[in-house]
Amino acid sequence: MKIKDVAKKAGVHASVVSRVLNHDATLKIKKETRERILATVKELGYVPNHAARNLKKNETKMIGMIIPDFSNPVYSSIIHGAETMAAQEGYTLLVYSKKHIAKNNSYFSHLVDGKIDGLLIATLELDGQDLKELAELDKPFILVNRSIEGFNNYVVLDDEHAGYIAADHLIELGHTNIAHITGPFETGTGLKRYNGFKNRLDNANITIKPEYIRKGTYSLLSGYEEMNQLLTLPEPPTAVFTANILISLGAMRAAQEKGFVIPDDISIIGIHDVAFAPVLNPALTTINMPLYEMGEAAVQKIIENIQAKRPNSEVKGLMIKGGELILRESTSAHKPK
Amino acid sequence: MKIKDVAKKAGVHASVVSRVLNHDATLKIKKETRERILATVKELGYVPNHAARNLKKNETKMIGMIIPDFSNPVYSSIIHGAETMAAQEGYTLLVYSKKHIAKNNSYFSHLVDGKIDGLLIATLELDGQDLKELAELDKPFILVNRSIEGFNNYVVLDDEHAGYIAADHLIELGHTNIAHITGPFETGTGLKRYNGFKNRLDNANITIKPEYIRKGTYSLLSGYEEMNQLLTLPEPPTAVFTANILISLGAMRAAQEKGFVIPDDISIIGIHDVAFAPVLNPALTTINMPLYEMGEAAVQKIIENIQAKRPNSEVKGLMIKGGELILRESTSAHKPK
DNA sequence: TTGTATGCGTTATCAC
DNA sequence: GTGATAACGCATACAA
Repeated sequence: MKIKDVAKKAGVHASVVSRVLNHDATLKIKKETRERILATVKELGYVPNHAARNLKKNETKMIGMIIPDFSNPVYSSIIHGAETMAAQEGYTLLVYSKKHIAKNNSYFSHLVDGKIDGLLIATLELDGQDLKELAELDKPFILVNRSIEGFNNYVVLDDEHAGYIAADHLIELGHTNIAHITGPFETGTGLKRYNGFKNRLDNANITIKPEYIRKGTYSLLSGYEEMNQLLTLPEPPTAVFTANILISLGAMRAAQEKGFVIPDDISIIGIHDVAFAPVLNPALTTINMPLYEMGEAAVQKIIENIQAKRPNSEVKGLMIKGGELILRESTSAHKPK
Repeated sequence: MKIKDVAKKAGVHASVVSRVLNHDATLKIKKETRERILATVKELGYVPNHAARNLKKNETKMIGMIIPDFSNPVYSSIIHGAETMAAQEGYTLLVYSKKHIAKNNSYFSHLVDGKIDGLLIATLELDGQDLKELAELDKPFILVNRSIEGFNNYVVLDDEHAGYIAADHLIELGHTNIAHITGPFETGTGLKRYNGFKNRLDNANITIKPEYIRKGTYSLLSGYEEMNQLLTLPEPPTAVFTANILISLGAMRAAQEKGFVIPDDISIIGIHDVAFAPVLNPALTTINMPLYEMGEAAVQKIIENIQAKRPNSEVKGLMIKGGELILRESTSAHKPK
């Protein structure tokens, strides 16, 4: 089934069919011809061949997206938003995890060989060298949930605000011995959440004990280990802000293994309101972040850049506002002994 | 950067470059010519244009995969296995969720327009009509973790075995009042897990109370609701087999809200050993299933079918053996009152 | 062993 | 308004 078959059946030349399919009503085609062609297309179930169209137009209507790991629930929201927006705009999202890519010769082969029109980078692990290589390709890319010195083509969330309101919640509950298991500071999100946290504590004139700030790695294990460290301190904190959902899970587990009751002995507040947060025991108090919206925005932005042929260096950074407290059971008022 | 540029620089004709890149050493090319060409390719960083190659060869080296939802942790393992195997075989995996597809005209447009060479279907929600439409396309597809009357092109797990050993574990612990929140029976997995469960109970001469069998839908909510039903029975069960991880989470939450202590008051065993199972409170006893291996096998199988041009009707079904008890804290010996 | 010619299916440009 | 034609970049059959 190709365009010639449609043309023959509709009694016109293939190029006419192509025009009807590629241009809107402003193009001068006799109304009845257009209708006959469209009817024939529908009848035969004709769909333009993707490869041929790509070759001719030098665009694929595909957008790539690199994530670290499909099993991280945070990324499912971003992917979902991105996928939905892509579909809405007539694009297809091609998601691959870091692990996959590493097997190929180049991280960016899809971009080089014309498989995709642009790339969303939502992984933390590309180093400066990789990004430099990427920038030299002169193809649109957007950093998602990540910002790096020297690049303004990013979409991020208001992580500083998130850290701020997490700390605010704990302070309002009367806590003063407040700890924070952070994300890695190189990631931007980790540093900004910490800064927001620190700002709120400073505003309340609460001195942050250095031993209460534990640098984590956004992993289950790191949450577990750092929480263990905190709970073996001479004076353990009464509240902990955990910088992402995996840290939260690891931290909860560590506390419970040590016999600490959440929230009676220790309050925990996390970031990212994933689907299972409400069914944890206890249900986790979190800051809900607009991950879905960030996915949508990233796709919207890259499509815009693709279509406007805007060089990456001229793209402006975008911060999606939002983040709100979802109060559940893992935090409660401080009870002085 | 195209093949002609390489050819010119290497002092040969483009067709020679093409041959060097597309055929192995059996093809007669002067050794030094081949080496010079390969060196030039490397030097210039030449990568063949994907669209042009597709158009010519009528294959894309891409495999599509439909999943219901990126947020379901079960699918991350399958995807990961599939993606890894695909990369290893020189293919790219294009994953899209059901939601995305529904926005397009056709469920299978990617298959029709030649974007992908074959399709893995790991979603439950395609009805008979969809599958019939798909079958008529005469393109390779494989049902993953799902079997349907009339189709033998599937890869599944040994779900009956999983149900059997889950029940076995509970029986060995001395339970007799054993309930089961099932998956939907239309899915194959749900029915087979139930059958395995039932077989083991039959073997032990345990009569299954009809009210102990609750039909669920593989969702958090359904686990929650059905568990609530079970716990309000005049004689609640002392052990429950929950048919997937989402049901497990919902069920645990329902039990805890009602003041039941897991496992002292009620034991819970689930299926699928996802990353956070060990950090739940209590840590969930599960049956670990070879999801990753199923993803690998599905890709391997579809590539084989693509390359052998084997019609779907001649493909044989495949069951991946495996499934083992991961003993944690959510199950314990029955304590008679 | 290498070069030449052709066509994959589509769309853009030009002619009518 | 519509038809003819060339070109996108590559791989292959055939010629040399």
